[in-house]
Amino acid sequence: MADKVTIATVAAHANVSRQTVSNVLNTPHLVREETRERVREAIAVLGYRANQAARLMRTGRSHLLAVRIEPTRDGINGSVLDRFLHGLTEAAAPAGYRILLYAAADDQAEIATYDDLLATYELDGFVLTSTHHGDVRTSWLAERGVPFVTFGRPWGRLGADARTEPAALSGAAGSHPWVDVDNAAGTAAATRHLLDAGHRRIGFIGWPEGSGVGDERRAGWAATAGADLPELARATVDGVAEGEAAAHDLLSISDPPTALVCASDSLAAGAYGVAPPGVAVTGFDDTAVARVLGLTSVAQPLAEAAARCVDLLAGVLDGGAAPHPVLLPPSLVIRQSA
Amino acid sequence: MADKVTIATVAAHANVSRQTVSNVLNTPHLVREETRERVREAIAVLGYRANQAARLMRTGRSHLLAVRIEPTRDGINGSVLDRFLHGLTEAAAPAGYRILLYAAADDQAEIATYDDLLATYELDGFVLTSTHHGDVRTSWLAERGVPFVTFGRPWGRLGADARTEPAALSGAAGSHPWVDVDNAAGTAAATRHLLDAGHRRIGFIGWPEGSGVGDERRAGWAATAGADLPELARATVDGVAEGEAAAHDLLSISDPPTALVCASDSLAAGAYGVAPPGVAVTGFDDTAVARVLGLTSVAQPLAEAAARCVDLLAGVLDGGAAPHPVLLPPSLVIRQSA
DNA sequence: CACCTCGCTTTGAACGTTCAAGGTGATAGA
DNA sequence: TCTATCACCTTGAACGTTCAAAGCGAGGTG
Repeated sequence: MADKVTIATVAAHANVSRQTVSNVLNTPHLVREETRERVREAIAVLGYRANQAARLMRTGRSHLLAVRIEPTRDGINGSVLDRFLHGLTEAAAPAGYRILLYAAADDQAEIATYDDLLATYELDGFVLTSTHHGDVRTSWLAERGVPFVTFGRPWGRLGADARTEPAALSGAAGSHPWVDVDNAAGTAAATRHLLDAGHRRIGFIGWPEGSGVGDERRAGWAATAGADLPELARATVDGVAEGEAAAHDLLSISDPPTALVCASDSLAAGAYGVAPPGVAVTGFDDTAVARVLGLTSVAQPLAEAAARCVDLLAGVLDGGAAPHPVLLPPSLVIRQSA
Repeated sequence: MADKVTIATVAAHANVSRQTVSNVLNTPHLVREETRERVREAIAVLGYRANQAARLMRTGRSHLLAVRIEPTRDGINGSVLDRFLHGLTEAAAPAGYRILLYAAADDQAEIATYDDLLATYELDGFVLTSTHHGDVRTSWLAERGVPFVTFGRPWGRLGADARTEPAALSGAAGSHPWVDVDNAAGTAAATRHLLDAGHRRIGFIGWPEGSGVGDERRAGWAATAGADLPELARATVDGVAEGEAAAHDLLSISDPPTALVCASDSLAAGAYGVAPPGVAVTGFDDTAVARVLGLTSVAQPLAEAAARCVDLLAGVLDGGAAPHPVLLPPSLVIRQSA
């Protein structure tokens, strides 16, 4: 533990040159079997570990990935990010990467942070969350050829045909690697579950049009509930009180729905509070709130999503081939509420 | 954006040597006013930013702090870590530090990770959470003279007299810098609030003895509730169902309590579910669950705590003086449940 | 005048790694 | 025998920064 163990220490111990040690680590096939073993043993004995800073200086690769940590919004859906971060960290380690956090108040501040992180720490890549329509961050990164993955598909263009675009690294406008959870499939599964339970008029409480994610969740319900009946859907800002109000409204129309599919656990929590017995309610994200209230909710495979983000980014960094986007299916967690 | 801007670029542009540019950045008083300005201008014009990797190689300071991200346990109290992490990241940036995440299954794995992070990334320091009795992590770090702060006081020794110890950096066994929230004050405030509301028999639902935090929360209740009546306290593993059971038990004794102070929102959520109207319940941590259920809960000043952690660590790293520990008061968020 | 001090600046080296190029000895082909 | 090829290994240089030391005028002191 006394002195630092560098590549030179190992070289001396194994009676080879620095470069040979380096080769054992990076291009083992160049080194004779016997020598390789001798060096490996010296590494083990001395407890040598390659210094990233020095390696970075030569190679330009920091093995650092950055993710933004957002302020907990309403606290209910906040734990989603928490779990995603944990998944990222766990998936990154075996791939040889570490996760660096940064905070930013808005997209512009985030771009300034990119600039700073790239210049001072020479980050290898970014994982972006909360993508939205007209996201300036992705184009900034793409223009500069900075590798990145988004958790959430690119909303600037429609559909999931991103794989038809040639290169994500080339800086060309267009697509980039992404991982997303199939939101529509989630609400569709919830709706189907309600249909199976005998419900025939199923309402939907979601967010105002324009948020890609919200629109998807609505579409999944609409496609499954039979017909997209505008009178059975309500759009509101996210929140418990808002969910209450919307549910109250929906349940007081003539021929009211007997079940409510909600775009978030916050909305569902509010709706469930005012729904009379027998009216089923489902939420989205399978948060702690859903667990405590006994809300049936759509669960996103966050650990899996995080792992795929790391895979994609590692692929771009190592291989260079533009990887295919990944769309993951959510699952329905059934509890008392539906 | 084309070529890299290094200290040499700036030096050439300002007609000085590399070292002078370095001095402007690190020891400005050594440089003549006029020269200083000229260099500063060149830096601004060129958009120069010091490369951390190169700086690290010379100075041994990475300006990186590491924090462990834990798997969301029951999901209810998980958001506490989330908010703490966000606070850390925000506080670290202006101080010139960045936050690196790591995951570890247990304390032993965590120590292995320290070893790795220190060797490969030369981390400046660690922020530890979830400290507990007989924590092997702190002694490992202290022995090696690695700077660290804990969020949560050292439970190995009693009391808050850590400041009497000479040095936290010296590697001597003993105390280290820490930040904590005054758990006892939190449950005391909740209990006092209940007393003010007219309750006279106030029960407590907490965790088994031995977890420092849990014992503290119990002590705050015990000291305020009048007398420490064992018959009014229950200890159980954390969880909603466990809270239900404990509340059920407490409320069925003769002369049952009319109010329940709980050591967590999970326990409180369970208790609140089975408590008849009129029986008040308070939780701890002010999580999303408390917000949704309308639970009165003790809120920890997490952003503040995180900021103080950064302060202490930065103090140790820059100054070297062993900083005083910090004990922060929590606040009571009053809602319908009490 | 010789010498020292002070304020400011420059020069060479070093941190630990990998790249690019070169060296060496053995084997093979002409 | 000379040269080419090959497998393996070593040698300088470089990445961008800061440390340690030294240079260099101007001013002061004996």
